Amino acid sequence: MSEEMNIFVEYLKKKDLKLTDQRREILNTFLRIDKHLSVEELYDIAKKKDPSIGQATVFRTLKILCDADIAKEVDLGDGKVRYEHKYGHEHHDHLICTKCGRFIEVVDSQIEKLQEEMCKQRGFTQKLHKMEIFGICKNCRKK
Amino acid sequence: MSEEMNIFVEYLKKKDLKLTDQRREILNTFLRIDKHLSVEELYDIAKKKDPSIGQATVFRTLKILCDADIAKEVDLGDGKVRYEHKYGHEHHDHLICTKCGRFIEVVDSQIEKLQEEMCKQRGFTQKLHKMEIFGICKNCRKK
DNA sequence: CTTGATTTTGAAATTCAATATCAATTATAA
DNA sequence: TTATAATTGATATTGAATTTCAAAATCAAG
Repeated sequence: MSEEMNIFVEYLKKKDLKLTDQRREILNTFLRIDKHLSVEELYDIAKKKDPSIGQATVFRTLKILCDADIAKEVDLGDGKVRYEHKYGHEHHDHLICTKCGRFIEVVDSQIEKLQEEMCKQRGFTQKLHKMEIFGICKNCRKK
Repeated sequence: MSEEMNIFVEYLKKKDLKLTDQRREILNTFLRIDKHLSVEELYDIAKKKDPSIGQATVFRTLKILCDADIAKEVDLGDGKVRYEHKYGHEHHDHLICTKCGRFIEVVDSQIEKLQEEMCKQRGFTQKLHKMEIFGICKNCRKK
């Protein structure tokens, strides 16, 4: 059993929620596919394994996974919320290839430091930040 | 007549679009209110000056203003697209107060440089980036 | 001016993701 | 095994964004 599944089971117990076949299957699908999937995309994949799973349950389960810090919402303003793996992934920002859709996770401690400074100078208390750089990735550039 | 209005008139001419009372009023309202308004908010304000203006026209006109580089979409993932003034505003990022909703425009040339470097190192061609820092602003902190 | 081709308009309909509803089903602890 | 409380999926609903369409307005050419 994966570490994430353990966390999920614990989380459900703590919140008096039940571990169902659907929730188990949705988490497994989420873990198996290492992409930033939308609810619909994840639903389409999970449905193949267990056709009885409904979209609403995928929505609801992803919300729970976010609460349990296993998943994280990523919104790029393209009208669909996507979800990424959070467990085992520290804070990071994204380079996003607009050609192939690939997400590259990046962190730059210097940038993070400058962000802190910038906020301090303005008396602004930082809670969280998002940084996304859009462009063309190495692979797509070659072609 | 404002500089923006000149640009708008020129843009419309170039694209064989017509200058109408509604478009004029929507641009003036947009310029007058220096906030990041959603379509609906802008619609509500413009409607007071000219009750005949419809939501669809506000939507459509804001799209044109973006094409003409007078306005710029800002999407914070709260389910509503907002628009900010673009003409006369260089590229900038945002500090956003989650208490009062205030937007503080910031640029840090060091951060911009580090972003460029980071992309270069990974063979990534940057097209554009978005950086948003969420937290509590100076004013709200005092209270 | 007037005309007439073309664009624009606002109300209403539609789309689409996200969310809520609800009766039937299921998990789980006693 | 049973009682209770949560969960489910189909369906309905919401709300922003977009499209449709007949009526109205623009504007260049006469």
